Amino acid sequence: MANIQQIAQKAGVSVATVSRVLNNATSVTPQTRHKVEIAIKELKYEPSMLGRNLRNSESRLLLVLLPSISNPFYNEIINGIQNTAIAKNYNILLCETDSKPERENIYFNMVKNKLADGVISMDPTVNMQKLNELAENHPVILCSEYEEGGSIPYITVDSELAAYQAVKHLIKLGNERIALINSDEKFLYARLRRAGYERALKEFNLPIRDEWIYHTKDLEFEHGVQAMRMLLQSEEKPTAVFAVSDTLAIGALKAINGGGDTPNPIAVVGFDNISFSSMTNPTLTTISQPMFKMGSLAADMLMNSIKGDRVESIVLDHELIIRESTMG
Amino acid sequence: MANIQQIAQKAGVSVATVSRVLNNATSVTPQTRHKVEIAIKELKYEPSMLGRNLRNSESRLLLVLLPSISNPFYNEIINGIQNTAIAKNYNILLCETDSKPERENIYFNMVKNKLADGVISMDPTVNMQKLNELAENHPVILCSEYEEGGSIPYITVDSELAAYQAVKHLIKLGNERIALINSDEKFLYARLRRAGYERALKEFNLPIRDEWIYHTKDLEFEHGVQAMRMLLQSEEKPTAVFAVSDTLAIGALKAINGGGDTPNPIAVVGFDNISFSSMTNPTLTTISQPMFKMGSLAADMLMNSIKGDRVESIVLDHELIIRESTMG
DNA sequence: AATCAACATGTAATCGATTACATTTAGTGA
DNA sequence: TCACTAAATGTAATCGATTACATGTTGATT
Repeated sequence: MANIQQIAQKAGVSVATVSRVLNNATSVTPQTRHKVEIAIKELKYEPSMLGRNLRNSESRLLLVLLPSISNPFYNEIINGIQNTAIAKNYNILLCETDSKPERENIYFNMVKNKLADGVISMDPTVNMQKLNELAENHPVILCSEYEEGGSIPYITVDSELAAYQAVKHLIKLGNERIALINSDEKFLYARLRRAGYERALKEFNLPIRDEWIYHTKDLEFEHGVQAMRMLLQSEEKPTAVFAVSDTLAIGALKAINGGGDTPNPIAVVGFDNISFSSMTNPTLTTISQPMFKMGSLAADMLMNSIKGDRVESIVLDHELIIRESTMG
Repeated sequence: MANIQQIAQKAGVSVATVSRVLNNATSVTPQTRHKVEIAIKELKYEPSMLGRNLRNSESRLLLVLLPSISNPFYNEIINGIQNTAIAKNYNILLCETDSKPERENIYFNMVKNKLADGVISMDPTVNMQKLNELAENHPVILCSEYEEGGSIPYITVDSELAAYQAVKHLIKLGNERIALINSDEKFLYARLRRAGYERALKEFNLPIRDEWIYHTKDLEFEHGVQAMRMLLQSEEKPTAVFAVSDTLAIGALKAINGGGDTPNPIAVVGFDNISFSSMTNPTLTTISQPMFKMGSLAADMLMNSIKGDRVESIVLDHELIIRESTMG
């Protein structure tokens, strides 16, 4: 692979001139430019990002940290990030941590080592202490999951309010025994959604029973199935369920359908409005987050932060999407 | 951020010695090593990958190209790749091309520019000419989708045979009017799966009718729904459907259920065995590919190729998973 | 023709590491 | 104590770009 020296030699100019042509910066004669361009074509030259980045201390690469791409929730967010980043000549790299700290470290190092200019973390399992350390010297944005009272800018929705509205919807439909399928409450969103759930129940003087609150290990379908099976075995069966993720809700639907006999069907509300949620039978009532917009704004925030601007956190609006799973 | 010079100065040694400590290479006195390590800790030094990579011409980063992470099919493959890569001290970067050539270019350049050591492409929409060009000078492996008679090593399953078996399964169940929901036949896998479909039909003297072959734009659920709606409008309705992807098959199931009246249910077979396929109602009969293994082997092939070894293409075994969607 | 501005181009330092080769130091035996 | 060897450390070139500064060239003005 040719380097800038060889181009300079071939074109009979200095490396500085070649660099000028590449960055179409200051004055270069059309003739000289032409000579250089010819040389570049003939030698199929491609400038080395390593040399360039080393000198410039920038890579125009953004890291996007996520625990696992298997949750479709991230799809649209990523699209939003990518669209906005590309428009400003940045590129993104998706980094799946699989919730493993070692992997996290590797990606953090990429930033410290100038291989990437900043990070958008969507990983609720991220080691917050390390991320905060990183954020002291490098641009970091939190997307969706965030740290209450922390110093890293974030973009998210109001999980407590959304959960409250979801549960209120179930109450308005006449349900009095409402279960919660939650994930691990070490995650902020899980605590907030539980708080919203409890607020709605309290407001209507409905019982909050531990028996009706199930915590799953992660957000895979199977855990939704398991959770629902457990709930169906409680002494007083719940008549409705709020799950903190569509994936869990879909698992719950499966368990309900699979039960065979459905004397009085159980209403289900999910969270995220993943594309699959309109493919289930029944289709799933859920909370929709403006995912594309969230990603897009997160990218803007990060690029502004890289520029050196101060950025403010943002809370976006959500929406309750009513579908068949709460229509009896 | 400190650099190697500052460490050397602080520790009272030369940069060479610091480098030796970092790479725990040739002889360094325990005392000297200690001094350097102290300095590294005090200044919170992290070596720059840029400097290192520029000099070494390696990044220990692997690129994984995929059209979109929204197809869950890729999940397990990526896990396989990642597991194997990490074991050998390589890291992976997921690159979503969204089937857009501009993005592809960016990622190809990362390889040309030594920002990554090689590529695993799972993108059927990739520009093969460009990829072949890249492969002349850089390690490239194709995973799942490949080029017949091409020179780039690949790992895949026998799509033609799998499709043949899927359709044969439908025939054995007594179906005589079998539709195909295919994606664009510019993709090799689409052509192969169609060939398998036709081989099975011919073998049993069943009609191949254009009316029963639908081509979708992409693999989103919605297109499966659309396809099935069209098929249900044909003069002679098919009694069974083979879809070349689970996502399409799930869409088809949705269209069938959504039709309300199901006089004689339509059997459906998908392809890929994504995790959703056991969550649908009915659960989906499908072809299972050994995805984790495929990813793992692909990573091995790529790392061997980087080492300079010749690598051979691999065809893995698949399996027909029979579930409710073909059980009447 | 001399002067000078404006523009084009070249020279060489620089980014942060690695490493071949040179040099110093320590240790051994006579 | 001296010579010699092996181990430890240092010096400086190198990877491939960018860019401040120096130099050269051109043409206009007087």
